[in-house]
Amino acid sequence: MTRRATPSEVADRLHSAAIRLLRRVRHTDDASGLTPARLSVLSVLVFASPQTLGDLARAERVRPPTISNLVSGLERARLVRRTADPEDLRIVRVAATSRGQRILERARRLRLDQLTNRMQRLSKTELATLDRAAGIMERVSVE
Amino acid sequence: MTRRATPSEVADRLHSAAIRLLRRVRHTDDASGLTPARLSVLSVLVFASPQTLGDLARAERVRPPTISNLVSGLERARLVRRTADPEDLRIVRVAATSRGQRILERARRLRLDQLTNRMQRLSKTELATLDRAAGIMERVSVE
DNA sequence: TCGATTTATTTAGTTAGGCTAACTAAATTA
DNA sequence: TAATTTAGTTAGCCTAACTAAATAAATCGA
Repeated sequence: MTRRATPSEVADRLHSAAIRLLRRVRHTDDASGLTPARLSVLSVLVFASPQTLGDLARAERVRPPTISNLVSGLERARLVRRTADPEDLRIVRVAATSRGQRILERARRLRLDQLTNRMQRLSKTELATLDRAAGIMERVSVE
Repeated sequence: MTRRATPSEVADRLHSAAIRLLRRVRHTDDASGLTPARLSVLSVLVFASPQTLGDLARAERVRPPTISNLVSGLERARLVRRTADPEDLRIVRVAATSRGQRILERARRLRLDQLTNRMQRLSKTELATLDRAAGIMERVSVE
């Protein structure tokens, strides 16, 4: 029987492992033609559209002018669309266009395909372990 | 008995989980006073010093002037030191100073402490699952 | 030994992404 | 209705991080 790992040790190993895993797949994002900041905004919008600019700014932890700029860039590329809120004309809502959804989905696919390929070789037990671990990691990140 | 997850499904869940986990701890890096690019170079050097500038550039996937600049910034902050190679005077070797090691170690600690705290609440079984998962993730990332 | 190659640096420029300040327009409050 | 607050934009600026091209210094090889 091997020694039980402490929370601290597990934190360390999992931290490194997560970094290397993401580093491994990240480079495929280049193919999207989008910068990391824009890709991040787009993914928020594909996940939950529409959002007000203020909400977006808070989600991305930047100031209003910064989000205004990022959204303008995405809008020029026809990946998102601004629409006025009819209730409150100060408010601007932003939504991903179908083109934006497609672009993001493709970027996502490239990342996941890489990962999936590498996982084909795992045993059923290992796969099950990773699946359970993913759930635990989500909980740890939220709580 | 629940349905077995496919590699593709697991890849998806694990990918999201890894992103959220790292997002959760990343912000502590601000306390280091270093930019992400410099922190990344420093961590390579703390992990494996000394390195030539060329090796560093390849490791970080940037051009020679970029690495030269990043190293100069770290050197001004006394976190790394350049030394000439006595065998080949064209070559510059870079090593983390003890101060650099300390700064990086502190940044690392801040990240890991956050994670460790959150993991205290996990059961022994969950902890063991994460520990095994970390190992599998490393293999998946390297192979 | 001398020209080619290697390694790093300097120079000059670009781009992304962030900021503040100052603004407009709309909504709310007194 | 006048003043204030809220939401977003525009303009101008800054820094970090990158690039290519030119240069400098050292080594290698015919």
